[in-house]
Amino acid sequence: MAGSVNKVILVGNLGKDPEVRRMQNGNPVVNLTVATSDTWRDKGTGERKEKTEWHRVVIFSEGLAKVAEQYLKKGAKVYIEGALQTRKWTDPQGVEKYSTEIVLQGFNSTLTMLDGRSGGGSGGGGGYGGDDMGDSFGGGQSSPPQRRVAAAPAGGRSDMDDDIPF
Amino acid sequence: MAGSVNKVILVGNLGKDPEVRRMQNGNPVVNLTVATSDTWRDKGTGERKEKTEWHRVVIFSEGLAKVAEQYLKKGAKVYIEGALQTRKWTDPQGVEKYSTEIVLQGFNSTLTMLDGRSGGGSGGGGGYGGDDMGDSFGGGQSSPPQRRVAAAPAGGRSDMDDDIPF
Amino acid sequence: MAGSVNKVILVGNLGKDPEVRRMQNGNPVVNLTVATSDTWRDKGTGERKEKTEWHRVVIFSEGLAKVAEQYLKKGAKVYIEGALQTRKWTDPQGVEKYSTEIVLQGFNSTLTMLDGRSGGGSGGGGGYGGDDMGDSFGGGQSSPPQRRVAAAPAGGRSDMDDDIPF
Amino acid sequence: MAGSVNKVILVGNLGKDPEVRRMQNGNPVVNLTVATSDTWRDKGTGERKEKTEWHRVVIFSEGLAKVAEQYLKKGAKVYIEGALQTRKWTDPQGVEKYSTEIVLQGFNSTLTMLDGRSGGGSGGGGGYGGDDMGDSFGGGQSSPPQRRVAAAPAGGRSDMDDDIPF
DNA sequence: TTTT
DNA sequence: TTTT
Repeated sequence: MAGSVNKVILVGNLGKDPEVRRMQNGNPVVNLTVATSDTWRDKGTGERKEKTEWHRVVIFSEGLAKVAEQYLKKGAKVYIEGALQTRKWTDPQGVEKYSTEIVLQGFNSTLTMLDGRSGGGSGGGGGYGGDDMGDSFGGGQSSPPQRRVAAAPAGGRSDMDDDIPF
Repeated sequence: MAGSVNKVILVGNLGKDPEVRRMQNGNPVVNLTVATSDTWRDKGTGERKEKTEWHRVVIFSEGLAKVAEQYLKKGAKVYIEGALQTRKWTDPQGVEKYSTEIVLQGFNSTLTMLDGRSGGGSGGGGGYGGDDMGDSFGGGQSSPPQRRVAAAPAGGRSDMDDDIPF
Repeated sequence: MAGSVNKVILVGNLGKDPEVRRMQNGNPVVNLTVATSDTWRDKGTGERKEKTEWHRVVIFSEGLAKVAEQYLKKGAKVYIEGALQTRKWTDPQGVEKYSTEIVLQGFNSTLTMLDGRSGGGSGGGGGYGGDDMGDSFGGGQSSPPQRRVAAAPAGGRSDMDDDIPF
Repeated sequence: MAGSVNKVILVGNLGKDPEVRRMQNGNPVVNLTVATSDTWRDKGTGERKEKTEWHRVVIFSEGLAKVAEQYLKKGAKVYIEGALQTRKWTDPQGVEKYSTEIVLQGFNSTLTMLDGRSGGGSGGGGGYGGDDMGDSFGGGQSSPPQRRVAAAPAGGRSDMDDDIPF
């Protein structure tokens, strides 16, 4: 449509380490699970409330995917700019499902580290070393509309925590 | 979570007239279906491509809901600022479903008309008359975290067009 | 700085036709003057108030500059995404001045037409014809940090109206 | 103007402690100086480049101003959402000056702490103690268009460093 | 003046 | 200078 904008801006923390898949050419496609949360005080009782929202992020931009794979860990705080995309897929039982993701692909996507931590608890290895970390990386170099590598649900995990709605 | 941001910015057109439900107190809750689209030229064939994305928007902010109910029509171009929210619900067959919506609720939501058209084809009535139209309305007056009126999928329509994924 | 974001989003109308300068290589650099405005009702008197804000926009992204030069006219409504930049310059009297502009340059800039009008009153010619109009154009193709063509104030106009603060 | 948007989003660090002024009623108005920076690698020499941009932020929203006054310190990393505003003022020599600021006022403003540090070096006291820190605070409670407390340049400092363009 |  |  002429003159439209589809933009998502998130500042949140990774709920787990990045999940990396490979395209045929070896380039990474990275899935992130990002938590944001609202806190407020209940008007009636005055008690503090908090509601966490989980976001599924898919990084196709080659440069951003490499950065995510190398430097992000569970717990990392990130600034993300991408676009909403809803995909339809069919589960093993033949039921049609929809999944809405924030896609980082092409020129108007951003991924920025907002802390220097290596994350918490993701086990072996980890940490980053370059003097480049913490910078902002734009997805400018990848050609704008590049299509998905697979129609299958990005992930297909069975180990999901009950609180994460995807 | 400390220091998080959850923001969606859309500029798009309504795919249909607003859907209005009433809360117990008579206040409107409005659902919008908004289309955005990307166009690009295929690198191989050079042909023009277009992909439309449909967004489900739910307006709880009292002021914005009233504006939407009164002035928006199918085809209207809008600027929207809200937050992502994924809800879980169970369909009549007992299957769990997830629906991701852009929620306008509380202080950081915006709805702005970007054209003066009354929309296209929505039949009877329509049009708006106030001298207030075309302005920007913030949701500032409604109290921030107000919970949903119903757990059921906002809508429950059976007349859905195949191209709209919710 | 590690992990910073500098982003401006405007939806407004051009106060005049785009101003085009040429770089040594012939590429256009375009200056736009964009108006946004707030309206509100005075709490005391109840009368309607309006305050217009004028923004100076400078387009270095080659693709966006060409689009602006070709298609934008006085009165056109645009969506703009860029970054804030404050420049220091010295006026003919030797007085140091500062000018803050919204710069469109590199991967995270956007310029989108929000109406199909050719603008009002800019005289000869005008209008656009391609079937490409009204689309969104990203600045992805131009290399991110490209420096200014001149240190002089972008414009150097002497015919300024008193209400425009630059 | 019908249907306009004027929004600035910054993630950056405070260059100094917040500057607090009082309105007649004792409410604080807070000025922040925020740095953002771009880094890139020079295409020719391959060396790393960095350019810092300084932003002047003025907080009128009562709730946000109180938070800023209490919790923010030099060095703190913040997420800020506000609007651009250019003010005209006359310096002691009678020269007209313009100053562009990011104004946080009314419903569509946000200030969020992105780290838990108390900042660096601002001397006495400091630190914050509540369990509320690090949350996001919206400016929703303050009435949208509230005018400036003074026409004088917000600050009026004479100890300005040459690199800060305001 | 910040930050890495 | 725009726009409603």
